[in-house]
Amino acid sequence: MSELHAQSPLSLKSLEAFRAIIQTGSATAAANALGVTQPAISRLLAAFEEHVGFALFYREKSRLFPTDEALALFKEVELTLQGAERISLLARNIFNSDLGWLKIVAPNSFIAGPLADVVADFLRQHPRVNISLDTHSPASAREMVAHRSADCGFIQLPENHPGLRVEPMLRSHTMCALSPAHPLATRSYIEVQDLQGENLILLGKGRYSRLQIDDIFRQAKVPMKVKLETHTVAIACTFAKRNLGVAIVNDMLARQYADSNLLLIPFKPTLIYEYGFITSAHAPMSRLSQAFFEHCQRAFSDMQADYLATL
Amino acid sequence: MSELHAQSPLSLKSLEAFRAIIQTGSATAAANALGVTQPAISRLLAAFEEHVGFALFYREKSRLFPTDEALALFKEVELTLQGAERISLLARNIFNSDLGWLKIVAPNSFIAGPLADVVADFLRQHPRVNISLDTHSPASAREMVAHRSADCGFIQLPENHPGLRVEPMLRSHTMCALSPAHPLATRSYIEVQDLQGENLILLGKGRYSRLQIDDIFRQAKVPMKVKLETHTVAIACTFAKRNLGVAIVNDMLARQYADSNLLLIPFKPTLIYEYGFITSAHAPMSRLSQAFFEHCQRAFSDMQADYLATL
DNA sequence: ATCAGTCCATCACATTTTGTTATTAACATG
DNA sequence: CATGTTAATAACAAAATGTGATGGACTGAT
Repeated sequence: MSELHAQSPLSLKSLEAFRAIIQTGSATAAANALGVTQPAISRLLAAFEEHVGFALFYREKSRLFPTDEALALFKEVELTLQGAERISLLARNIFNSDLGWLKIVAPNSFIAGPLADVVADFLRQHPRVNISLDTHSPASAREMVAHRSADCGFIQLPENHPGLRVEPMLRSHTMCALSPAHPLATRSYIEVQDLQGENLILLGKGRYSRLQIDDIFRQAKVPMKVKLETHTVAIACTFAKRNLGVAIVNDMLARQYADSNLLLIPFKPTLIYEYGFITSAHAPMSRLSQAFFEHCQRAFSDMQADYLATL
Repeated sequence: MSELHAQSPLSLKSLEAFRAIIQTGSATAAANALGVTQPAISRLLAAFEEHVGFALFYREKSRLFPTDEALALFKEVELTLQGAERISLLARNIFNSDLGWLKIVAPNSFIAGPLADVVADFLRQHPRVNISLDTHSPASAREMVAHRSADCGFIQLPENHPGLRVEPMLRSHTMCALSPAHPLATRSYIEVQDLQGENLILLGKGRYSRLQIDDIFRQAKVPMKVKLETHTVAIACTFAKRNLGVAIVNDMLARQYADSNLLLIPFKPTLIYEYGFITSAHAPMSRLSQAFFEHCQRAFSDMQADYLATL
């Protein structure tokens, strides 16, 4: 029983050689199969025999014949080698971002609007990827992404949280959403002054974009008559459609609600909404986040081009 | 996607290093766990990262933090390493002959007699070994063992089949088995001449041992009155017990049937039955056959010593 | 019987992998 | 700011793995 102690370390190459010899029936054939020379196989086999502590083949007539012991080991060896191959395969899938779980946070309106198709496309292109897509307050979204409770997210710019890496993604203009029955419905654009005395439907109280709007009214010395305050574009549009007032909204987010009952008319002065893609600054993006990021860049840059063409 | 092509070959050591880093949380600890130095771990990890084509840890604050990708790979890696460990374990079991399937052929009476306890002991000592134990004609037993349809066997000597390796195992004397009611039952031994006119129960027609008996009668010029001819010791004894005649039997095989209704009395001249252990001469014994052979040598040599003591 | 061909083991040597020690840079802690 | 920890790297030693050359054992065809 002392032979067993002189255990030469096990190596994958020995296992591959062993398998190839069993499968091909000879060391020479195994060498060809593995793309090495026959002496290499002889030695790998010798190493494996030393590891297990007993002969795996008996040599007769200048041939190798597997012993019963070798055949008993063969199954196990094959399983292990297949395992090793699965590692490579899985690595390849991960490399191609074909596999994984991506947690994204984004504002509700952004998900319902421009992100929907982008995510759907991404899922189609990476069938084995799973995505969770949630909405949180901008504050918690920031934190979740920063300390990696979520992989990435979208947020309205500007954003300067120190723990976040921010990539601008999408810009769109501010529009007035109103019913065709509204007196301003015939305008080709609407200025701040035009909104004097009008019922306003506004959203995002406290958000940067809202502050900008407030600012513009203040500078133009136009008093704001905020009839309805809400937090989603969908709701703002719903009420505008019912002619409750003029909603001031992000063009990209509101477009899907425009129809014969809801017009979108440019607001002057031009006011930009910008969304950025955020990931944690503490760690490099995971491959999957990276793939999603690049997908979004392509998709949103196309979307942006289409958008500018409509202006 | 080109990075993937520069695939450095996968090695078990890389996988072990990777697992150890994940499990211990640092390269230094992994190095201790594996009994190597930290730079070795760093390099094995770098090699594995090169193999998979992407980073498995992000380096921050002089520490290693596994990426999501690394955690996704970890399971698979662990399975494979466990597979490798199973190979070594299985090899060890095979080495210790703790595992396997042993096909033995032996004459029925030999199985029922001396072999029974020996095999039972062997099975107790090697709980995961399976045995098949079959009886065939001596001719087919020889052939089966020679071309390895069976791993080993027992056969009456002499045996000189060129394809067989023969090891003498067990010798015993020839006895007369008879009922206590038989006139010869009081003898301390029985000679050929004493059997003149007696009803004989003989077995193994055509076998070497039978020829020897025939020979002895011929040389002594004692006519044989064969009342019953059969092929197992058990049957011969059954009839002797019923006082149908005197059975001439192998002591070792008949002992188990001796009781108050059946006496075993030495036959003169002394006539030896010898059994040998046979394996194929074309291949070395498998480890399991070897272990069984050695077990039999020990067991039968004890048995032989006990036997000689009773004479 | 001889000859060419095949197979495996072994030798001598080149290359690659894996290990070492020593050192450095980045960071944490008191 | 000194001190200790961590990981990466360089320079080198040892071991594993590769190569071609060669020889012995065997096969099969002359």
